[in-house]
Amino acid sequence: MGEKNDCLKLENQMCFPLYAAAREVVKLYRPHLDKLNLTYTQYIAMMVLWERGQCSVKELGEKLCLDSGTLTPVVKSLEQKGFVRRFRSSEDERILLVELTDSGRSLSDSARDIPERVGACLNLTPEEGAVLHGLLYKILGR
Amino acid sequence: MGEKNDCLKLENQMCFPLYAAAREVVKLYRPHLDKLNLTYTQYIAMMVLWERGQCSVKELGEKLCLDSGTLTPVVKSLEQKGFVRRFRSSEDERILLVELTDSGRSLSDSARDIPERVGACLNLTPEEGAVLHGLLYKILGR
DNA sequence: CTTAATTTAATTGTGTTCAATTTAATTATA
DNA sequence: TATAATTAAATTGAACACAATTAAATTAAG
Repeated sequence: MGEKNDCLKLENQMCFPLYAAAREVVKLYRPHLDKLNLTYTQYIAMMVLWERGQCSVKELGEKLCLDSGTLTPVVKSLEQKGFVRRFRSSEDERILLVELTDSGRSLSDSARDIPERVGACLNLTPEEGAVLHGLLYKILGR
Repeated sequence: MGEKNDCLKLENQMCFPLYAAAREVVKLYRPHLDKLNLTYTQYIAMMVLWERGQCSVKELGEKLCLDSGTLTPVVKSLEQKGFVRRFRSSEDERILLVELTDSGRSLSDSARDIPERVGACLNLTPEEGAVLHGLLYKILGR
């Protein structure tokens, strides 16, 4: 039979379901984020800021596993929308600090119920969710 | 305490580790795929073709959870590289069929060891891999 | 102190990803 | 049969994602 190529079948790979499921879950967020005038990437950047209030682009990149090529336009767009301020650190002018505005901070009120709403569409039990969460963080080495 | 916002912490979300891990795993493929002159998206399209030999853009999209906006340039690029031929079905001119060339078919020889090499970098036991695989397919509803 | 190395963002170019629209072909309906 | 509805790809425009390069600021080394 052709089982010499079974290793190349889509359903036997890890990459395919991982990548497809990730895009699927991001799509579940979209209608909720539209109401906040945020894209998904802007949303996860805001989550870091809701937790910290302020951080540098470098720290944002470390938290989100994204580089400045991605983050520079994301942060500029958040500034355009009035959710953050951008300014250079006075101690080290290389560092760009990103800080929540009042508008950006209060946006978390409208975001608070999104994870639960999305989670309910996921068809995973809480136990399955916890297992998946753990395995993903193991892949991320965190 | 601030636990009213715990639900908005990055590490308590499903979306973040899922999306980040997916990109991380795609990055693991890149050096191997560079040798085949394939991007990741081109690679998963080729996997469908290695299995079927020929299929329509629509079928490719259903298998990969991608639409024609993504696949049209991917398939054109594969044609440029000489790995596939594109032609309209004679029975239904709406349908674009994509077919492996000899060059595209023989590329699978060089691809066969990639999944194992990438898997070895993943730091998951076979059991963990199987569990993850099952949970991801559950999210995908397949 | 001066030069070299490093660090931080920004920029550039390629390749997705997706929503929305368009075009052409086919099928269903009046 | 004409017309309407549907289907399959392609196109368009916006937003990532990332490698590679650049520019400016800081730090380290001679």
